[in-house]
Amino acid sequence: MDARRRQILDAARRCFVRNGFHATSMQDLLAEARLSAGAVYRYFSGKEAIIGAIASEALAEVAEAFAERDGERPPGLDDIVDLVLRGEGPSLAASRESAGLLVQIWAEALRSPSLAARLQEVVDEVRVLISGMVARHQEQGRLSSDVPPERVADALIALVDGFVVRRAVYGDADPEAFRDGLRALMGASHHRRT
Amino acid sequence: MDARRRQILDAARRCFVRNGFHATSMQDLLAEARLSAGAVYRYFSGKEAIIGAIASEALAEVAEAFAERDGERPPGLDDIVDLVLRGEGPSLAASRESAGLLVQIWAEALRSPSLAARLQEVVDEVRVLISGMVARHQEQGRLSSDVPPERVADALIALVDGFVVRRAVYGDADPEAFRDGLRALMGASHHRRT
DNA sequence: TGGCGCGGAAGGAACGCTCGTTCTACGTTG
DNA sequence: CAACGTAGAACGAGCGTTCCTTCCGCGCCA
Repeated sequence: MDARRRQILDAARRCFVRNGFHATSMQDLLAEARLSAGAVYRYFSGKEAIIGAIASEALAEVAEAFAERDGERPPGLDDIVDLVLRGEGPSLAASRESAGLLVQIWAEALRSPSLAARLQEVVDEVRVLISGMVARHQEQGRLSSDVPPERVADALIALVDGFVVRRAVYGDADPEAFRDGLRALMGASHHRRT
Repeated sequence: MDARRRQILDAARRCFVRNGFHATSMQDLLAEARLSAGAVYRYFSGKEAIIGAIASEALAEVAEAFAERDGERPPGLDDIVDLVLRGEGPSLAASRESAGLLVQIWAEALRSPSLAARLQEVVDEVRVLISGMVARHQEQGRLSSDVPPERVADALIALVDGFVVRRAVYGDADPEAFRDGLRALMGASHHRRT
């Protein structure tokens, strides 16, 4: 039953968001899923597998959020950030929960090579997409061309990651205000859009 | 004996950097410190206390790294980032270890109100300092003044945080390359300094 | 001065508990 | 009735912590 798997993963996600990967016990998870140990272990080989599945799903969401914006030509580079952040629905780092999950995944990746690899994969993918956007801006002369687009992409990714941190850790973060600051930073003369 | 306390904290830091807060057991820590349980529990009330002490130290380093740059007038706003990142010695996020520790602190702050409070404190402090730098730039007309300096500061902090994530998680990150990307992003016409 | 005894610091075995996991018996369904 | 998926008790391991013991250095008194 695929629904059972989903039920377990949903419960796991709630637990992990609430308490972190290592601080949630299997029994917390079982209680949240309203399932017994036997039931859960039929679908997952263990805790590690569940963590892996949750992380994989979250990273897939991230990759998807970026991918579905590919090809769009944002009016300004500063819009790239909320282009992604604004993804409709509960996607990516739109919610504080997802942002928190992402932070936990980063921390977990520090000690799990397999997770680190998966993370690297997603980042590389995103980097290519963003670099493409940057390159297109450079062709249009909106951006100096004497810097490889990848470097600019890295700065943009750092911006997004930094925003994720803010969302997750320092409480809510207003994308609108953030973009204002960003826009000023970029020395753009255009003012905030109404 | 203060040296004992240091010995324990140093060992704990090494362990936490290697395995994360929750994945290092007390016995790992005891072995690393070459001390017995009785000895350690004389200086700390428990694991939580040790985590708290380590986190506090790390955050103090961050605050200090920003504070000691206060009053400086960086040539460009893009320099603010590596102004901090470059702190001489093994400070702040200069090392990958410190960056990793910071990521773990973020993750931990998601479930520890006291740590979150301490974090908030440090961030607020930093925000004030950066806002001051930004305001000075605005006064000089190097930056449009129609955005509150705090918002620009938030963007800069996100940048730094994003760089920390990159350092810690995605492997090494070259501050030089990062600043190039940033400079291009900011639409500045000045090219990389030799 | 020499021996004794005291106090604080460290050692490490042991504790109770909770962890992740396994296993067997039961209920349900086709 | 056979087959499957679930429940939940049970298990060993390992956790964080406690506590009793040992060790060591210094001062006190005969």
